[in-house]
Amino acid sequence: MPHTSPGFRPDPAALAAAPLLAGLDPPALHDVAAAGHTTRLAKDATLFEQGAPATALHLVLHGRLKVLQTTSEGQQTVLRFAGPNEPAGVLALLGPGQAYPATVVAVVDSVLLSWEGAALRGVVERHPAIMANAMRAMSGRTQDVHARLREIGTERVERRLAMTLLRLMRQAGVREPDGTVRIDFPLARQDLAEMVGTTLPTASRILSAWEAQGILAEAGRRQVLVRDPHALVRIAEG
Amino acid sequence: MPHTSPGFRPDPAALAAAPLLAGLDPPALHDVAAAGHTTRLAKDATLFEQGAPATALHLVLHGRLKVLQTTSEGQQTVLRFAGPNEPAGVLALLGPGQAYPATVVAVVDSVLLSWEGAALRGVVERHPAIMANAMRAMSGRTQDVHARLREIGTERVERRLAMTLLRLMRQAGVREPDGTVRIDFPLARQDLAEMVGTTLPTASRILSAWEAQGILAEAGRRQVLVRDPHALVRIAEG
DNA sequence: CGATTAATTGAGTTATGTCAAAGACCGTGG
DNA sequence: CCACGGTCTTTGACATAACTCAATTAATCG
Repeated sequence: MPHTSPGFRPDPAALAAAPLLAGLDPPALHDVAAAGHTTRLAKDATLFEQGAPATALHLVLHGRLKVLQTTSEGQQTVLRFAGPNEPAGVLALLGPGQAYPATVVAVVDSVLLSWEGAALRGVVERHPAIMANAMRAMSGRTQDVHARLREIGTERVERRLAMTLLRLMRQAGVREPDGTVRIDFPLARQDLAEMVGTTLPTASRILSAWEAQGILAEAGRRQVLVRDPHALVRIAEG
Repeated sequence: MPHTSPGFRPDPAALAAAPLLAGLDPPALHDVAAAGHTTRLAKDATLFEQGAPATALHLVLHGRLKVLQTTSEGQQTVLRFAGPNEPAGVLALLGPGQAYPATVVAVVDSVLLSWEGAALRGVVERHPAIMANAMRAMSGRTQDVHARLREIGTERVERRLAMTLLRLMRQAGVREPDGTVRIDFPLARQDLAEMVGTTLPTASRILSAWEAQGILAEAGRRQVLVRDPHALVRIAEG
């Protein structure tokens, strides 16, 4: 249940950090910010559902979104997580008639900047760089997925899990006072298993072993704390 | 070793069938055709290598290209095949400084229409619809890869192989006089194995079993002949 | 503190990978 | 035209990573 707050105005200057809006000058950013509206999304709330018409483009300001696909039999795959300054729903840029290929839910309370309908079309028209930026984002994502496709087909679970953790650290790692690195959003074993293309028990076993070896630290549920990143690199590289 | 033949002029009208050039009127197609040059690529010749700077955009006129990724240890993954009216190297649209994320080789003698450098930039500038079309192509590809990622993580080899064959039939299937459907380019067991994320022996075993059951017909090497597509559908759907 | 959801762990099974050798096909050159 | 050599493909035997099913323990929230 997304909730729109017309009162909230994001800081246009902060938007400059978003790759989607790269190359826009301050007045342009101001225009873009004014054309959008803020969406507040509570933890576990769904932004849009796979198969629904792609009407809105979103930019994460705060929080974290989970992008996933579901099969007809209910099996899920986590495609990626999107954090601050990352877009969701770029497909909407291609105009109406497109269907969202994935479901997006918030894993923590999140705030987004959203554009839809005429406002969206106006923004892209006035600032065509956005289209190229979106394409760049998509291209990067495609490459990422290609890499994962290769991994999943050629590497075993342990290695893939190490690579996935390293990627998540780069994307959302924060240094704790004691030197460990925390992945700063709730990440269940099940999520990790789905990202890696394995089952929960297998993922859990490997992570337990790593805790025993001191590579990971005990954290609560849905939490991951990496104590020895270098060990993960060694595992990832075989 | 691509070979350019400035003498050859493709038929602008035929280009209308390419999704990359959708929405362009005849004069525009003429302009686009004139700006490009024809590239002839012999079987097994490489169009461009993974990691090389993305300088050219290509459109397949005749033939078939194989798009693949190679790991540092030499393991390969076949990402897709591109046939007539499909583009290769769309990344070049994003301007110089990009590196091709995959290697592209011809699996049969092929003819491409290619744009590079200033000509490429001019064409996109004069016909901005191409950029949106390229994005659409990329979006479709991303969805395809996402679907494969889900399959490879959740389905077993037999099912994945059936789905892959069905996809290839849709993409490059031709009806033979005897009613079977031939995938109309050389496709080694090894290629199939790489597309499916398995090993050659496993793929070979499954295909042999299908031949024994009459689902496939004996074809020469690097050839696939489907006798009973419906059986594949049944396997794919479990 | 009880109820609920997440995580761990065990035991048994099997799909799939690995290693290896033999067989079939095809283009090439004598 | 046939024989040769290099690919590609098939097939076997074996090892094992990973899945499945299932029960237990641990965390978190109301």
